[in-house]
Amino acid sequence: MPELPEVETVVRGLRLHLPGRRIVELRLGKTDFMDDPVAIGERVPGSLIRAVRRHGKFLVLELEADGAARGELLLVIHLGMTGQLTVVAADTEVKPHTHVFFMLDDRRELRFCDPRRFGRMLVATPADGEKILGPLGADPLEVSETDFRRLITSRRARIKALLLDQTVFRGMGNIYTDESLWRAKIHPARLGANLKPGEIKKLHRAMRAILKEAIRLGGSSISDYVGANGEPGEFQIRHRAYDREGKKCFRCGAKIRRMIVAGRSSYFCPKCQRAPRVL
DNA sequence: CGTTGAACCTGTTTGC
DNA sequence: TGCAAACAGGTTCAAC
Repeated sequence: MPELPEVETVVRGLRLHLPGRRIVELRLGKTDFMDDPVAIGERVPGSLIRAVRRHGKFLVLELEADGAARGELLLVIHLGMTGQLTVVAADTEVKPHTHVFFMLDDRRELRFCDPRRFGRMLVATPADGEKILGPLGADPLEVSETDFRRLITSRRARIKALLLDQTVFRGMGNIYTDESLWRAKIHPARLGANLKPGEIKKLHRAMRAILKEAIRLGGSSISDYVGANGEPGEFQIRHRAYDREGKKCFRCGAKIRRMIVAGRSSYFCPKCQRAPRVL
C-alpha cells in the first residue's frame, strides 16, 4: 500500500512529534519482520531521535544512541503492504497486530502495526544503512527529464516493470505507476526503450504531478493505510485507472481493463493507452 | 538481461 | 447462508 506519497505523509506526520524526543523503553511483539530483533532491543532504548526522513519507500529515523552503543544510529523501516506507524498517547487502545511500541519521554508512543508483517525494521550504523539505501534508484520527484529518459531507454524492460523497479526509481508502486501511465496515455506493457521522446516527456511530467498531488492529499487509503496521526488519505478519490476495472475512462468513456503486467494487476484504458503491434 | 511464478502473512472481497 | 477461491499498497528468490 504505502508508496512514495503515503510514506512521505507518514514522515511529515512523524516530524511533528519525534525530533528531540528520547525513546525511553521498547516493547516488542512478533519480530519475524526484523533483521535482528536483539540488536534493536539493545541499541534503540535510551536513544535520542534527531531526525526523520524518507528514502524511496523507506523511513529512516536518525538516532543518537547513548550508553555503550554511543554514536549515530539509523532505524530503517519499510511499511511493506500493511504497515502503519502512528504516534499516540500511551493509554490509547492497542490495535491488533501492533508489534512494536517505542515509548517516548513525553508519555506518548510510536507504534508499529502490520497485520501481514511484510514490513521490515532494522538498526544500522550510517555505513551499514548505506548497504540497504544505497542501491535504490533516482527519486521520482527529483529526477530530471534527461536522467529519466536515460534510465528508461537504457533498459530493455516494460515501462511498468521499470517504474516499479526500486533500483531504477525509488518510491513508485502499483497505484502511482498505473495512474502515471494513464495520464501519459502509455500502455503498461510497452518497452521503455521504445517510447517516443514526446511520450517520455509526458510520462515524466505526469509522474511528478501525480506524486505531488497525492502528497498534497495525504496519499491514497485503500483499506488500511493511515498517516502518522491515524488519518486516512484522500487521493484514492482521484484515481483514474487503479482499481477501476470495467468503469468508464474519465477521458474517453471506454471501459478500463485489467491485465497482469510485470506480475502485478495493471489497470489501463484500452483506447487511450494503445498497445502497438510491437511493444 | 528480463520474465514469470511462488513465497512470505493476514484480512477482505468475490463467486458458486 | 457458507465455504473456498481470489485478491491486496511490497520485496525477494529460483527457474527459465
